[in-house]
Amino acid sequence: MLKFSISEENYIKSIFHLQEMHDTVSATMLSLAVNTKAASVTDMLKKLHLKKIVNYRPYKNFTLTEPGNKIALEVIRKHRLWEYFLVNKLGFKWDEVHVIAEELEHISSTALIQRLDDYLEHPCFDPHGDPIPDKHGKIKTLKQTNLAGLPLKKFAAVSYIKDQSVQMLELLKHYHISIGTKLRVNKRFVFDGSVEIKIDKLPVAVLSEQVAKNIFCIA
Amino acid sequence: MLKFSISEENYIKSIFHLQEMHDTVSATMLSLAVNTKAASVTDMLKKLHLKKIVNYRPYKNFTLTEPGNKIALEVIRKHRLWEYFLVNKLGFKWDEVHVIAEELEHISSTALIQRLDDYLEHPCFDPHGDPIPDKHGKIKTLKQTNLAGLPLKKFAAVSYIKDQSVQMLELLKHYHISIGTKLRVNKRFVFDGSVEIKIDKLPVAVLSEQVAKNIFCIA
DNA sequence: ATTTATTTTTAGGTTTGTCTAAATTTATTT
DNA sequence: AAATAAATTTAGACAAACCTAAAAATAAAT
Repeated sequence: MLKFSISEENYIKSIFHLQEMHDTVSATMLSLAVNTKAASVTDMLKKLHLKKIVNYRPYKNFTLTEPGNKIALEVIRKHRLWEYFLVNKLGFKWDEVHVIAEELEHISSTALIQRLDDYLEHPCFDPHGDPIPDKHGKIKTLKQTNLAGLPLKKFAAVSYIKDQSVQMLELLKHYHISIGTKLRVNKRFVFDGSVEIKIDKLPVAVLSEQVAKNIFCIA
Repeated sequence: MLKFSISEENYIKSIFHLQEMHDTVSATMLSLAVNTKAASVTDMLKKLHLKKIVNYRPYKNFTLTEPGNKIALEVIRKHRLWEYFLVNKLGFKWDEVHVIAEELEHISSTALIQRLDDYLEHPCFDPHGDPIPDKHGKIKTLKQTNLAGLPLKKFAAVSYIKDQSVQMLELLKHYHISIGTKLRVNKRFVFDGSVEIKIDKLPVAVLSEQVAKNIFCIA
């Protein structure tokens, strides 16, 4: 099994994430994601191409090869398992763990991640609601719907927040919304797309369409 | 607070360990410990000298400065806390964890190590019996005696194995001796320094002086 | 279809941490 | 005390991963 440097792993992981949204990845996009200059991306692409990790032709957009995908999923699995550990065992808050997991995801021992997975009892979702790939790279995708598309009057559990900015977190805190919160949509106003929601004992609240589109639930 | 690279941390840690045995450290000793050539050690010493981590004059043996000591203890603390975690939470065997902890010890977050320490309930000794420095770098040294010096007929608990080679581990396994094993020395033969020991329900056994000197206990 | 703008690549340089081989210093022997 | 041996340092190189600035290719706009 080939070994990859921390830099290589970060590039591979970032390409994977960018592919989720854009299908195909450009050098500039990637340079922003890994926080380097476009020239450095070219250097790395040539190296990853030699190692058959990316499908790459000069001046063209690129994608991961099958082996590349596999490596990305392994790194993402490690990242999310560690996040789960940090929150559910060490008591971190879900918005504190990303940076730490960025380091832990590069610890190489497979025995370690295997045992950690056992210890955590094979969780399928990390504290942000993102799915954790299993040891074969399989990810459990259950259909999440945002508040703009959720059927009325039916209770659902918040599973994922798309925009995870500080501003959004502040707003969610104010409305007592977090991963796992059970709520239902009472009414949806066609005029501006805003939704009225109800959480257990709290008074009803109204969220703008912009916010509603960022809050995902599973029914 | 200054940041140090993984290489720097490894050099600092190794100097600390070598100082425990030799007071003063030579370039060759260090080069063996960090698995590089003497010339590389010189390069690193110059860098660490600039950062006021080592007391170093060209061609002379060297030691850590006070700040250097502090950093070494932080790395060692992390290493041993992770080893404790790997054995007592993830179920690794004590001879499997060193390599993994060599990677984990370089994770930088102090909040992480603080929380890990809380989670493990502030252990004072790692699975090998080595003391874990507390957050201020204090290490609990309780007087350990090897089997060659232990008073006769008094039960004691094995706390530390000096020679941790595979050969020694094999021998210990055969005699059912591990960290925590309760035993007493029945008799000591002056002729060759060998000792007769008794462990709970097992038959008495005789260990050579060479072995006895490597097994440490606390009464 | 040219021109202009954007993106990507090349060329050459820097830093970190390593190396080998030669030179220098310290230690050991005779 | 001089000669030899051992340890340490210097000098010059290399690989990885980054950079800047200029050149080349592609995309967009007139």
